[in-house]
Amino acid sequence: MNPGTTITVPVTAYDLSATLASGQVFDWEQHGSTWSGVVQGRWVELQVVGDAVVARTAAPQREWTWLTHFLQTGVDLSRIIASFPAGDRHLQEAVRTCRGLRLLRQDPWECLASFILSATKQIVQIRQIVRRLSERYGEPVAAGGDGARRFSFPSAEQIALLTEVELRSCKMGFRAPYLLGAARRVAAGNLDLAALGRLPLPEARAALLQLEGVGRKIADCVLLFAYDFPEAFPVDVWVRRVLRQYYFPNRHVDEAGLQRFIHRHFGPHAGYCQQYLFHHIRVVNGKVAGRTTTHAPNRKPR
DNA sequence: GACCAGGAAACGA
DNA sequence: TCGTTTCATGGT
Repeated sequence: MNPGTTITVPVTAYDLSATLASGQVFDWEQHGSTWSGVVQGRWVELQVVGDAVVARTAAPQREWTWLTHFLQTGVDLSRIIASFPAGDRHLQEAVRTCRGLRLLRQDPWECLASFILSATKQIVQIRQIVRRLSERYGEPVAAGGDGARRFSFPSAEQIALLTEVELRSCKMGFRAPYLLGAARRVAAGNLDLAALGRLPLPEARAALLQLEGVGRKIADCVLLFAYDFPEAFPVDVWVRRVLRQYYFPNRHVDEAGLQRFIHRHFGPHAGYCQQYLFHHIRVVNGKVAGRTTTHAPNRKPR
């Protein structure tokens, strides 16, 4: 058996399960306390041991910045949480529930494509679509251990060569033409994803919004999960629901008012606040393993 | 079997 | 400008 190589990355307060199961990424597998997935074409298995993340790859590695960048292990989480609005008891409750939850830094294309596929889909279904797409049209990746075959997420160039029918065979439905259109624009060089990171937030967002099938929510997911835009704040149905419930009980707020509140209230790391709120709701509703084990039905919180 | 999902676009008033 | 409908699919 090829032992590959391992590295131990010192980091405090890193909850791999919360992070990898919080709806940022969709193709990670848990077996016991370890998680495995593909980062930049490399299979990797992760485990938290004490105050460190231990990583094992199938192939020897010359350097590991591809992984530390993805995991954002250099980020001082306590400093970020200290920037959260102190008097916000809802957010503080979420911080207690989800301690160690982190934001990852994903590949922009994989992130954009994944969230184009996420529209009105449950996270379990997004996982299935992403998995099918990778298995059929991605590149096989040497994986360690369990003998399971893994595949990289297909590049924009790979997807741009496919047909809408082929994409629909991955069960993505009406999202197929959106994904195909985005892939073709990126592959043709009409949208430079690497350059977006050098723009101010509003301009980067505007560039993403030009894509068919990409609205404010999906654009903000990409800006937050794939770039250094910590104030991006994706508002999905669940987050909108709790924002109204927590901060505007029995009071009408339109979308613009909600956005103004978000910008004013949550501060420089609003995106982190959002991820804590989002994951907290999912834990409370039994969507994902957390400190409490509930089996709440699939209905909205009161 | 109804309801809904990490939405967005097209449509109608 | 704002509410409503449509889109495809499957988990619960």
